[in-house]
This record gives sequence, C-alpha cells and structure tokens, in this order.
Amino acid sequence: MLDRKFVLENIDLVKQNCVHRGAKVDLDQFVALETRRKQQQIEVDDLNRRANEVSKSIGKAQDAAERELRKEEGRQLREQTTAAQAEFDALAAESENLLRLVPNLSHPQAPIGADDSANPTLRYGQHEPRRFDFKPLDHVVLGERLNLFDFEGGSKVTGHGFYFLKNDAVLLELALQQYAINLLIAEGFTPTITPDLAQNKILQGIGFIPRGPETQIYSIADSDLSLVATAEITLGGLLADTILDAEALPIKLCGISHCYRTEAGAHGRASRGLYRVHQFTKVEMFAFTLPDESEKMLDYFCGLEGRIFDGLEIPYRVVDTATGDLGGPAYRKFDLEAWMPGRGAAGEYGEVTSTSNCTDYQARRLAIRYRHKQEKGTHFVHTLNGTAVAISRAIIAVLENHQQADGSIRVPKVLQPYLGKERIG
RNA sequence: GGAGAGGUGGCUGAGUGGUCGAAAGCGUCGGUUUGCUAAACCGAUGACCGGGUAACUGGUCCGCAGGUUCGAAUCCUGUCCUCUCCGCCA
Repeated sequence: MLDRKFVLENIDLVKQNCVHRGAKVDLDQFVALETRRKQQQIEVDDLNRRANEVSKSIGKAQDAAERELRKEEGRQLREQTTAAQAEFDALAAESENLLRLVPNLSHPQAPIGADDSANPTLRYGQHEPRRFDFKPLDHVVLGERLNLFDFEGGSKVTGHGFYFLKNDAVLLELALQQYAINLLIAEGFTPTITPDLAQNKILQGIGFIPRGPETQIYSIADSDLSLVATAEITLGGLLADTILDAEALPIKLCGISHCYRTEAGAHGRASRGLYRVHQFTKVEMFAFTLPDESEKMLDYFCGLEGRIFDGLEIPYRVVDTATGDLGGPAYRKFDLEAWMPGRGAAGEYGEVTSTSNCTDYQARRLAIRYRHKQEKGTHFVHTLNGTAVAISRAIIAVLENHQQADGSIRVPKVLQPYLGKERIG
C-alpha cells in the first residue's frame, strides 16, 4: 500500500505508474473519496469535542434540572457523532480499498514493458550451457528411468499437479535445503521453518488475495486461514504490528516452507513434470531494512541467488523484470533463470528464483516500523524477499544439467556431503 | 478437551464510572555536580490520524469487537491470545 498523502500529492506519477504496471485502479474516485473523508473528519472532530465538553459540564452541574437538560443535549450530540463517525468510517474503508489496489511505485531503472518479453538480461552465471555429445533428456524422462518421481501416484492421491518424490529425489530435496540453509546461516541469516498456513490478513498484508476468481491461494474452509504460497508470507508476517529499533536493522531471516499454489489459469502453458506444480518446498530469504539500505540488500540477495546456482554448477541468467510483470508489492525485481537443457527443442531458460524489493509497501500494510533511539516518531521499514532455492525447479535444473550419457546424474560437489554420494543411478 | 488466572505506555505494575493518556518504579534522553566513568540530584519522556511556517493544537487508542451510559481502562456480552493445573496426543 502506498502512502495516502503521497498518492494525493503525486497523483499524475501514480497514474502513470499504474499504466506501466497494467493496473486498473480508479484514482479519480480515490481522490474524490479522500476529499470527502477529510471534510468528514473535521465534522467528526468538531462533534466529538462538543460532546466531550457537554459531558464534562454534567459532572460539575449541581442543579438536577440543569443536569437533565445537559444530559439530553449530550445524548443528541452523541447520536450525531455516531452517525458522522459511521459515515467517516465508510468513506475511509472505501478509499482504503482503492488504495490497496494501487501497485507499488517502480524503480526508475526498471524496464517499462507489458510482460516478461520486455525483461532484459543483466548478467550470466559462472557456468556456460554444456555441450552434450548426446541428446539431453528432460527431467521427467530422467526421473522415470531413475525412479525418482511418481506423478501418477500424486494424481491418484491428490490430483493433477501433485507428485511423490522417491528414492534419491528425496535425498536431493533434503540436500538442496541443507545446502541453501547452511550457506544462508553463514551469511548471518536466522534460519526458520515456518508454518505452512497463515491468516488471511497476513496474506493480504504481503499482497496476496486469498479468495476470489483470480486467487492463486488455497484457502481453508470455515476458517480465516490459507495455505501459504511462499514463506515470504510467514516471514514478513512474523514482524507485523512491530516497532523495531533502527539499530536492530537489517534483520535477515530465511525460512523453509511448503508452498501451495492453485496455478489457476495456468493449464496449457509449459507445465510438464515438476515445473509448475501445486506444492513444492522452498527456502526463502527475507529482510527488513532501513529505507536507504534496501537497494543494496536487493543486490545482495540477487548475488546470493547467483552464488547458490554457481555452486550447483548450473548456468543461468539474471533478468530485470519489466513493470508489467512486477506484481503489486515489488518496486524492483530480479529473476534468475536457470538453463534447462531438456526443456523445449534445444533447451530453454526457466525461472528458478526471484528477488524483490518491496520498499515500504508491505510494511505499511503490516504495520512494521522502526524507530531511532533518540528521535520521536516511527517510520516504515523496507522489506525484501528472495528465493534461495525452490526445490522442485532446482531439481529440474540439477537433473537436466548434470545428466550423463548413461542416464545417471552427477551430483554437484556442494551437494555431495548432504547426499552422501557422487552419482544418482 | 476440562478447570482456574491474566492481557494497561520501552519494561515492571497501580488504577472498579467523570478531575485518567493513565500513579509509582525501572529504562531512555537532557541538564547540574564531578579528573574520566559511576553515583546523586533536577527536568523531560507513548503511538496513530488531522490542522498550523512555528510555538502549538483537535481527535483516536488501556488485547480485539460489540453493548450499557450524557460520560467506560473501570460495568455487561462475545472473541482472540498468554500462563498454571488436569486430560489427550506425535
């Protein structure tokens, strides 16, 4: 959510940003509502003041008749106040609902464009796509041969888009988790395993829409809980309604959670095997920073994501996400796309991680503030999130990039200590 | 799941209908004193929304939501959370 005052004072800028973002919000309506809200506030304040004065005078009145008279006066004022307050509340709620739909501002250097076709590549990883002297297979075929997945079983037990990991794929999942978590611990992150469910108000604070036709979220019937789509939700929610000491910032957390996504409307798109599934495990990074430190933190997160995939010896490129592809909360976003040689006819890059600077957009919705010890007042922190490893997609990249002519998989060095072997199959 | 206790400012903790945004202590900040530090003493010290160039000023907030009342931290109802004991369970 943007700052009310800021939007009113920079309405043209905000409007233009909505166009770049592909967001349709009636900002003129917002301005009109705000004007009325302001007037209503003056009226409510005035009525309140008068009612308070009357109330106080009753305590001092000695004469019983006068007392009754003043009581009646107070009664009437209170009635008016209640009505005026109700109208104010309605206006405020209506304008806030609009405000919540306004996307975050965009970084001045974020490429302007409608979708991911506008994303320029910023850099490549340490490793170049390998030249195969045989036809590389995709992860589904590899997994079938090595007995690593059971998509039919997942489908039978749960439904399309669910799967069982089996045998060495289980070890691989655990190894990837440990590799990422240990790397992040060494970088000073506090590791967590978060709940897989969260309250809808937390989801909304982070910027997700728990229910409705476009939702990507599974919600729990007869409760206000939803399955999380990412640990970003739980890690950000962890400090909701908190005032932090400026000295305590930045706070770097990482968390393992399962991620549940309905992927509504995604049928028919490239979704073979593990690429687009309804449940996967993810190690997520999250940071709370001072406002002037968030850009640096974004680069740091992006660098860590690169280090993790360099370590896995997987080629990748980093792209700068275009405005139309940013999603509501992000001010700037970098995606890391790994080379997947089994994808498409001759291999393709596929998104494996993503990191965003959400500036104060989430902090404002979740009421996460900081305070300097010697200053009055509070400010909103900046929040950032980034994928360390989305296990399902990382498995794709590992299998496809490290496959051997005999159908086995070479385990990258960094995973060997966790997996306990140098080769799968 | 059953029984009990409790949720008040950065913290501890008073406060059972108006004079309470709220005692006191701690902490923090400023000052005085003092080789330095510490101690002592004096003073200041919540957040949010709004108005004002500013000094300042209006309103809201005592877990949350309702209710009673001219008036609620205080009375009533609901709800959430925490703690203790019992039961159950991984």
